Amino acid sequence: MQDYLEGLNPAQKEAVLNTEGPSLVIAGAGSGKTRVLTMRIAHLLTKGVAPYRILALTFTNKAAREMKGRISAIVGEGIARHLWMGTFHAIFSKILRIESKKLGYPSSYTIYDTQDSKNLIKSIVKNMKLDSKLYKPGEVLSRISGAKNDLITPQAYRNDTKRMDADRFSRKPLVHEIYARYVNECRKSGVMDFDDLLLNTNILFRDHPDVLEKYQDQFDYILVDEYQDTNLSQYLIVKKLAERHKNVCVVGDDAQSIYSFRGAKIENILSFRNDYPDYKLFKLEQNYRSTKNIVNAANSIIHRNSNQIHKTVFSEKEEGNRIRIFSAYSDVEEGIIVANDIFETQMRSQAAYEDFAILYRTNAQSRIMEEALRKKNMPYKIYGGFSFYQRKEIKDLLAYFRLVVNPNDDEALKRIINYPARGIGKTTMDKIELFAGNTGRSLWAILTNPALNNIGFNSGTIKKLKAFTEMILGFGQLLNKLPAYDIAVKIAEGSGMRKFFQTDTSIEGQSKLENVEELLNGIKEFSDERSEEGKEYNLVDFLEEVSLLTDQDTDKDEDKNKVTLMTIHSAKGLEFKYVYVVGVEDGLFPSPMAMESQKGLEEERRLFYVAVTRAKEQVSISYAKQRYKYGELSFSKPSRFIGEIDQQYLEIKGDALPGFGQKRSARPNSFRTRNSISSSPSKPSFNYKKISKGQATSNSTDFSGTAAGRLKEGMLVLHERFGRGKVLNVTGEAPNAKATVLFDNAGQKQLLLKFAKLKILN
DNA sequence: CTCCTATAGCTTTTT
DNA sequence: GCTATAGGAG
Repeated sequence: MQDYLEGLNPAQKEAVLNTEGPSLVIAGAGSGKTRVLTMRIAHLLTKGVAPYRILALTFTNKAAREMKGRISAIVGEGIARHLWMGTFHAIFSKILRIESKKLGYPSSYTIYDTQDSKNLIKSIVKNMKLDSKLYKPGEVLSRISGAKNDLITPQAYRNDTKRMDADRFSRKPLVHEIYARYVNECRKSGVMDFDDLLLNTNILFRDHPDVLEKYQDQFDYILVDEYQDTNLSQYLIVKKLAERHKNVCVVGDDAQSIYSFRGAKIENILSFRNDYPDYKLFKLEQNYRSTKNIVNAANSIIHRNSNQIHKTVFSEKEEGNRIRIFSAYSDVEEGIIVANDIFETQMRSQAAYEDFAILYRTNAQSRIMEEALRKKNMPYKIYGGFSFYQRKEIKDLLAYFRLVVNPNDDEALKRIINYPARGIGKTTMDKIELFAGNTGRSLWAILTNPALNNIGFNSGTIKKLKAFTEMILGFGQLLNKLPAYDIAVKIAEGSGMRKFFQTDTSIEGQSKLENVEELLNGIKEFSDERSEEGKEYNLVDFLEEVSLLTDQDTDKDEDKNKVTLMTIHSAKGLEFKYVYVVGVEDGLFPSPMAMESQKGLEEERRLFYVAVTRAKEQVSISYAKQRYKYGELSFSKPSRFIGEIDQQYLEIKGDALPGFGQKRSARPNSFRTRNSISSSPSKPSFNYKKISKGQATSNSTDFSGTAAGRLKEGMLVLHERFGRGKVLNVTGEAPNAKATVLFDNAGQKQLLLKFAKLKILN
């Protein structure tokens, strides 16, 4: 039993064994953070602490599941099962369901996802007759979300001059009013959004000291993973719960704080010592994941940030390869370069596809990478973007479940009252919504009110509405009689959804049917698993689990041994032998949204740090000189972040960083950020080796500005990469003149003459 | 009321 | 390039 401590280094061992009192574990990238957390919990359990007295909070369901698995392996599944381990949202939604009555919510409250929230905001904006161009649902929601995470109620919002000024400044002075109505709507519908799960937990603990005490008592030990990414709401929950026993252990890395956009406060980790003056500090600085080159390069990046806890991350592994910088002519070519390189590396090193990851800043970049891989017949899996649970047919069926569980769930009702079509159209719904708005009731309350006949519907409409409500009520009758799976099947059948897809013989229709069947199978699996564990498994429980799932969490067997494509955000906590960071261009990464402020830029830099530190053996960074944005061609420069890496760790491929090698002395700082701090321990030396592919870049072939005017339709030209081709047409004015060229070997390309190095042959 | 087509507007990052 | 919406015909 004691052997679980073996193989830990002294710092790790300290962090595992010092279980009493407040602890701050600063864990550098790849330093075995998860290992310390699991061992610490396993250690507590072996010492005889009851599992239900341990609360372990993670950021993803996946992290929780993995940790639970590892702990199970040490102490046995029967014990690990009773740990309170999960995401903040999952754990506290469970507690809220138990205590919901105290807050005036039904215990069958349902959860709005981001889309539901946006839809609700949209209809509020419409009701208030505000300009929907100005009050964009996404923007309003992020204001509301920000307020909730700071525990600001609508009333407090009105008195908050900073927020009100900001809204006035962005010409949206009525956000506070939308917020107030939004809160009312949610309450009358008996729903909570993601932020409510945390906010209401705070309210619960504030207004019901007895409840707080109960949980304070229960949780002898509290552990928080990724503490640098907690927001104020989460921070306060932890603080309150830990007040009694003070056995709180937070683990994190300020250098990897990348979620401030959703309210995360890096200060939480920076000021832990102020909250718990008698805290113990453990620093995990040895990186076991990556080679020296990768760790050193990453350090040279992160050291440019100002606000951080000092630490020296080091590696004792071999030197390893340098970080490679690839320059691509276009976004499509970038994809091809990466796909080719993965193919070659995989052949040469006998590596598996699952050893490779392609990381990008925005989900929109995935498609091009996907196409490049598909062309080479390489297996891949994409995380993010369209997840299973975001497909329309799945959301629709889930909306039925929600409505059956909680008929006041207005967004669920609106979603499916006419799906499949049953002749209840917009006009009818507008009337009902107006009536509901005026009376402060939910849509369902109007529909089931005998006074429905007085609103002025014809008898046909009334009949249709009655049929609908009776159907839902019928399902509701089964709720306490049948297990989740059986009800789900009955709903899929009775709602007409199954039939709807069965009669749709198109390929899409068939795949939708398959998805519906897969969801039903999922419910079966869920029920079986839960009943084995002796836990609840009715439809409410399934809905709760599903509402808090992300597609990160749906790891299927058929997804084994595939190249992984994901955003850098979702890659946090993961590792791969070979990592390709693509689209590393100014205006994409760092994102233009973040480029204005030092704070924003530092967060982007941390994100870049996270990207680089995912790799065990090789990091490849690439950028494209031109790419399509919103379907328009646009031009980009390599990201400033590339220039920020200490050049001694780089290997420049091809013509990457043009104008940087030869003309270096003229503008040595062109890649350095304005905000780079002078105390940087790594003095960037610019004498990197330029590794040319042998093809000399001719200086007489440069097309720029007016020279483009000489190019005419029908001319034969030579391109340094694509070879010989024929000009099909020339459009636009310098400096944005474009030519379409049909190359003998590379096919048809659109070239921007400002960039393309073309030589006229005839 | 339903379905189809045209077009506006859009992208950070996610529990 | 893609999706969500508006507007028009049936």
